[in-house]
Amino acid sequence: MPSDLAEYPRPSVAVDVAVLTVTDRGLAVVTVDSRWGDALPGTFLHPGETLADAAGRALRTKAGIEGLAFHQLRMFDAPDRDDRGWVLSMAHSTEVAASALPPQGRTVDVEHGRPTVPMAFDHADMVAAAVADLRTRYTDAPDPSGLLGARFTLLRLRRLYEVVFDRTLPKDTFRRHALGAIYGTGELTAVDGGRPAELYERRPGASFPRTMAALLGG
Amino acid sequence: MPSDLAEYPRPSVAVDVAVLTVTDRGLAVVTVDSRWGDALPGTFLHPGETLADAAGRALRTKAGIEGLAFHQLRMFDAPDRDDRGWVLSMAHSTEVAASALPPQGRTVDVEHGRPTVPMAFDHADMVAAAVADLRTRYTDAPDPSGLLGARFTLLRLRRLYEVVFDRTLPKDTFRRHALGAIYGTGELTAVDGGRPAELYERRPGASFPRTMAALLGG
DNA sequence: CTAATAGTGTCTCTGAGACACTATTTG
DNA sequence: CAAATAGTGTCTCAGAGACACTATTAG
Repeated sequence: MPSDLAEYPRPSVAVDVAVLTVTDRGLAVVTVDSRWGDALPGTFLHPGETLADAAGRALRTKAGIEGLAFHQLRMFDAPDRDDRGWVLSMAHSTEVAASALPPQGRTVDVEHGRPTVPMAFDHADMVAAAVADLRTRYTDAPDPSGLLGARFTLLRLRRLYEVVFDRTLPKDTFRRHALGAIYGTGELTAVDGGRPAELYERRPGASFPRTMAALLGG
Repeated sequence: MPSDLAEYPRPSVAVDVAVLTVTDRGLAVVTVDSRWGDALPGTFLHPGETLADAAGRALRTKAGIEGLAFHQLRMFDAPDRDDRGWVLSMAHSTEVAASALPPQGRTVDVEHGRPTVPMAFDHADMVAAAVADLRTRYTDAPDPSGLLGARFTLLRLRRLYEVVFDRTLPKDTFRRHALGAIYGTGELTAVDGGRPAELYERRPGASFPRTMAALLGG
């Protein structure tokens, strides 16, 4: 615990937010254009502001995204990470359905946990941390961030998990594991070449059985 | 991503470290005396220093602890958390065997995930975060931080897990789950009123089977 | 009818957890 | 011997995963 408010030079403190989404090509991350190339939306911390406030402001003003919940990943603090000076940056992440993003926004594909193009500063490492964090949270509960929106078929849920965990999953076993944490609405999808599928919703507060981790992980 | 090195007033950035240990009474956390009562060892970030460097320096100078590995928990950033001004603090945590601590050091007991006495600033919340993090990491591998030292009996390992997860564990099932991640040395303990127990060591890089999570969690 | 996709009945076999037994020490 | 603790053989039963079947649509 610091014993005196020291008079040392202080670092600038910034925030950056990795917003992951799923396109027809797989995982992707929202980026903005910058002098350093593709970058995560970010900003400097304003006086009296919390990191969460700053991150929300960055999403709103840089990426046109409003009302998303996100969380801290970790602080990126290499002294030379920003050539403009001493800048610490707290990386945040979240996920959102592609349909909820502003239509003209730019995204960069993510493969094997990393962005497919070079990114500004250490933002590629932030994306990698966001994907690792995504996997951890998606192991515990069905699409907790709502990448699929409120209602989805079991096929869409399974395809999402196959993209996130980069492996194929058996349809019947996956289904039986998932059914404890979601419930059928009785409503059916419009068909496309086969029996219509039921639409499911997340059971509030529900989580997967512990055994789902084994299915997903190995 | 910040587009200009802004000329806003900057916060002070501090680090605090929760060092958890196990005493005969259970979980405890290393504290130092301060103007605000019991506090975690902490310090302000020096120019050009990384957070990890600062945290190591705090442990060394405030608590007399050297050479410990630790990791970030999260940034505590409430604007009014420190009455001296705008101070962000990155909480870190680690665990260490009580025998490896300086003998005259002070510790505070932890019960149900919280310190049993009031602490400075939001340090009690940091301790709670450290305990939650401890549980997550101890679910994956046998005593990864070496709270028990290099060699231990299965009884000591099980007692540790009973303290950390606050529940009793069946000796035979726990044993069979653990044996994949540790190996017997052939050496035996000195006895105290019964058959001597074998001493075990961690298998490097080993982790518990996924099913250990079910045993520990519920 | 066939093709395509959704959903389920059922079998097998692993292995978790429980119980009770054996093993090795002290006194 | 009894008491105490360490370690294990074994039984049962849940349930994971696999397979193949049925169900419901389009054409």
